[in-house]
Amino acid sequence: MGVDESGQAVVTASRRQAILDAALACFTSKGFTETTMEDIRSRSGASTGSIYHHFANKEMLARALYLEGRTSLNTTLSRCLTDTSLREGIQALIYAYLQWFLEHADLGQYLLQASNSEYLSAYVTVLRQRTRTSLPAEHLREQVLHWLEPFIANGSAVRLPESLYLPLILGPSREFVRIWLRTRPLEEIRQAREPLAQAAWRAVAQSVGAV
Amino acid sequence: MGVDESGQAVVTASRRQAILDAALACFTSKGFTETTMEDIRSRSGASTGSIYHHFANKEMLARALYLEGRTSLNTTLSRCLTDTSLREGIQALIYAYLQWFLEHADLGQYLLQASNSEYLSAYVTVLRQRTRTSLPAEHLREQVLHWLEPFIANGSAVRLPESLYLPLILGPSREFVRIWLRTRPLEEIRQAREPLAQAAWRAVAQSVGAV
Amino acid sequence: MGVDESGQAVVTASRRQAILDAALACFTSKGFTETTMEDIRSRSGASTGSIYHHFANKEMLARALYLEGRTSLNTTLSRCLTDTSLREGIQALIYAYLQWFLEHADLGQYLLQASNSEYLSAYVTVLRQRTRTSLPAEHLREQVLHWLEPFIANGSAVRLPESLYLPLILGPSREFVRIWLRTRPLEEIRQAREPLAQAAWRAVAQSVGAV
Amino acid sequence: MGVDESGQAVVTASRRQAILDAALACFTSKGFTETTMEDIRSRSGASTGSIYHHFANKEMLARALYLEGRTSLNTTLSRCLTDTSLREGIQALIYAYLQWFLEHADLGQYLLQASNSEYLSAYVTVLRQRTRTSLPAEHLREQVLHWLEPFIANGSAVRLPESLYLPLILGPSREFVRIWLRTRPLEEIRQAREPLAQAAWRAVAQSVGAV
DNA sequence: GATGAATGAGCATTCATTCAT
DNA sequence: CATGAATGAATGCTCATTCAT
Repeated sequence: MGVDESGQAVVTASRRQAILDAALACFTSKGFTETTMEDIRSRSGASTGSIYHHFANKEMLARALYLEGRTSLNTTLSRCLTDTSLREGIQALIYAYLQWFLEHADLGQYLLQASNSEYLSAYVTVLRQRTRTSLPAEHLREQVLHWLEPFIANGSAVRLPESLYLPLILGPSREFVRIWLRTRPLEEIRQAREPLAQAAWRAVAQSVGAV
Repeated sequence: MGVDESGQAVVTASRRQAILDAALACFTSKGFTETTMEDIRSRSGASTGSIYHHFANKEMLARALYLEGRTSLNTTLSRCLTDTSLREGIQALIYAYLQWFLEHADLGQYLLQASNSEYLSAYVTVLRQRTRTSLPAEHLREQVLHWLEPFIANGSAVRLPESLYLPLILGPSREFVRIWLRTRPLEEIRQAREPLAQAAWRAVAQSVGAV
Repeated sequence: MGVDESGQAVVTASRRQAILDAALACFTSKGFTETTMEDIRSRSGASTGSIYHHFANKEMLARALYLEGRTSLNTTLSRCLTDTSLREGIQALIYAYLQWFLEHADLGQYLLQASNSEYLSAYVTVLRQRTRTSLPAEHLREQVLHWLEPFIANGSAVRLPESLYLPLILGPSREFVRIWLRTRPLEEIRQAREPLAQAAWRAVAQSVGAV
Repeated sequence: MGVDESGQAVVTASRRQAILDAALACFTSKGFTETTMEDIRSRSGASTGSIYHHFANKEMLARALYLEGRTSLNTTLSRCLTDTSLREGIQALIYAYLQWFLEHADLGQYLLQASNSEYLSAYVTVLRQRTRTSLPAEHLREQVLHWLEPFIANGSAVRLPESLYLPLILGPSREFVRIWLRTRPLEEIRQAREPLAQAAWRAVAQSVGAV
């Protein structure tokens, strides 16, 4: 069982990935605490001992998935914060955000759940201090603020308390995604792009004239 | 223990309420699954049997709290959707939203957690079908859409897919509140009111002129 | 509730009886241990406190029913052991036995269950020593043996180890009743009378001639 | 603990068997409901988790024992229903019945208790439908009736309602065993064989001559 | 790497019983 | 006599984790 002609290493690799996949499916559908190792075991086809061979414990499984997700999403978003206009940058950000959730729906759903949970926060805090560069996931806020600075300085973006920028820009998209993930109707996310991008831009853009 | 000079009614009422209060505190700080009945028991001062005398089981406790919270928040918000201008209505909505979370921080935090959880969704679905009027909590979406209709019709609000209005209007505030609840700095919420209200209005208002 | 024009005494009597009836129904359908006081409470319509006002505890309820049943059945059977022939006496005994179960099916089912259970044995032992006359229920064996003595002496009944008479005479009927009680088809018990009576007689009668 | 010189298989087998043995001892002495998993745990030497590793829950333990007992007893009895005379066949049956209880007193006592209980009836019904051949335990009635047929046809056995044969033949033995199991005096069961066998034969034999 | 039996602390829940009103 | 809130010990069962093979 699990033996492949290309050798044992492949088997091992797929076994580890099968466990991660099973864990993601379980965490997404039932939540971290409600998922039992037995759930993961039966879904992945691995044995109890095998799971613990690859991951120290249940929380480490959750962390591996969380890290994978945050890094993926954040890397995607970071690439948008380039040297363009405010409007184009924000539009790119929103489009990328929605697109990422479209392509990583399960992982995305897990992230939204996990970000509210306590069970990862200690870990995240530790990671923050340990390695500023190796965890880009946690610095979206700083990156966005840094990218916005010139626009605020030159008056094309409004100056607000720092804690407001991310909610104003990504809040509606996040809220939309949260609802969308429940049923995931394909068309809807395409229709939402433009309005969400425009609203995000308006939310931080310096209004000019008669608005 | 639990005896009051005003007599039995108070004792009874306070016992049940003490359990609810303890449950809220526990759920908020540890989450539903992580909270044990023993946590609630010791915090409330009630006996195990007494808790089960008042609530069928742990989930019913969570439901009672959820219902209380949703009803309270929604009733508050519903009152804002009156016969005013679009701008004033949305501003009132955002102000009321933030104010409610300021005044019901624990309950609010619980609601935000619970709305992501699976463990209440079946219940909420049941309630939706059973009683459309007695559970205003679930109809905020419809109420807002209904209130917006005339403004969309007369061109002062933009026409968008229905699933976008609530994320656009309340998404930033919700996101802001989610972060704010972690530390709850008093001043911050006051500074956020105006920008959040303005962004909400801009997100749905028909842009006029040069914006 | 429970108030009657003829006064409180009647209410009291019926309340007590309602509890007994409910307990019998519950014990019969679920067994003693599986029956909860809550089962009895809801079925009887009494309050928790009221049940404990009439009966010291759950076991006392079971005892009251057991005593009632054993006394009733045994009194009925005792009346058959009169000054007749062996054959007529045994026939009367079997007929009475079957008739009693026909008329007291629930109580009978409870008795058959209870006689196997440990939870009444200590009580029964105590009663045996305390009051030989007031508990005729427990002396069927002795009564039958005493009634048989003359027949054994005069050779019309076989001499056997004492422990065999009751199984031989009532065993088949008891076994039949045990099965019959599950479905209680009315006709069947009538067809069974004569064969069971005859078998009981043959089992203890001195065989004469070529059998 | 549980380690044996012959290695793992024995350990595994004995662990499961130790649990079954402990459960039998507990069920026999205290009854199913009164027996706690802790009783079984401490008596078997297994851990809580180990018991649940081998048996899904308490009821499954009871079922396993019940099935084991019924199958053993019934297999034993089935072998007696061979091609002999009515008298010899019935005598063999009774002797085998008593002998089986002599050799499996605890299991036998458990069976007599369990056959009255509700908690196994649903299971037995299911088994009846699922597998007619693999559960000989449940077909004693049919097997005996089938074996009797020729004797009824040729007039050496009486024709009676089908529900009467088993009570008439085995009822006295069952009743005797029920009482005997309480104290289990060795001699008594030997003295009872012949009278019980004779009574069983008489109960169904066509009386000839002057009886 | 893989397997699965074994572990045992911990948990939600039950239920007979008490008692103040 | 009646009521029902309150009590808390006891119980069946779960589940993350360990470890011998």
